[in-house]
Amino acid sequence: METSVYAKDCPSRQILDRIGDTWSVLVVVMLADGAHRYTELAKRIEGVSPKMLTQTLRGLERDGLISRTVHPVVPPRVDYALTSLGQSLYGLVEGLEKWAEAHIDDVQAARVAYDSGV
Amino acid sequence: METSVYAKDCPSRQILDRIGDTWSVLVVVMLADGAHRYTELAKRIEGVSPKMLTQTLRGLERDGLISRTVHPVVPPRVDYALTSLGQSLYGLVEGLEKWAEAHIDDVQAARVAYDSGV
DNA sequence: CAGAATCCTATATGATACTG
DNA sequence: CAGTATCATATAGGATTCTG
Repeated sequence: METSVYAKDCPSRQILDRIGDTWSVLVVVMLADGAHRYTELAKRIEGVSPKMLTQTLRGLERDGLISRTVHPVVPPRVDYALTSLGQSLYGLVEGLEKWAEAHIDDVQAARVAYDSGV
Repeated sequence: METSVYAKDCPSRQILDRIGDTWSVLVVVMLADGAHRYTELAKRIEGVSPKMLTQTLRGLERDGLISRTVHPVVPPRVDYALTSLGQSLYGLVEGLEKWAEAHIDDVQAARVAYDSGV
């Protein structure tokens, strides 16, 4: 075990796992511009099932990345928003997007070359 | 589809998927300090099966992130190394590690609070 | 040594229907 | 509206064996 990243429970791995989770990142991006309700998220994040959305929101909430505010009204209204920690994570996601946009052409070209060569 | 990140095939998603992949990141980290042979990787990356290691290496190679050099000797010798694109990606991984180390305490505290509150 | 082939299981995810 | 419960499945991943 030379560097910490090899342990399953190291900090990097835990963050990596969350970043690698499709729905988590999408939710964070969605909430970057302000709070949203459950149904708004469900509608705007295409293809997500209620089950996965709830599971994702719970995970993000547990990690302190988003807040969940229940308004005691009928019908129910629940707002989700990024915490300051979540906003900090969003900064990381933005970095990822920048890298992706800057290098996706290289990756795509490499794939074409690889696929034609094999 | 408001932002590109919602598409399955957008640049960010593709990079995210690779970053989120356990073994890919570990291989990149392993190769950050220089080239390594297949068996070295297999030994030092704990718990990886030949199947997953090969699959991971092929994926990284296809994306132009690592190079694969076969030495025509007996017994076979194959070296893997980061390409310049791969080194660039490693920069991103380092950024992730820094964020993780800086904020893991907050995340952990949030988890404890959440678990005790529920 | 480097990896391919095979078999098998666990987990993640999806679809759907229901409820306070 | 904001979920929960249930069922079904796909597929990622692991263990193992074999070979150029």
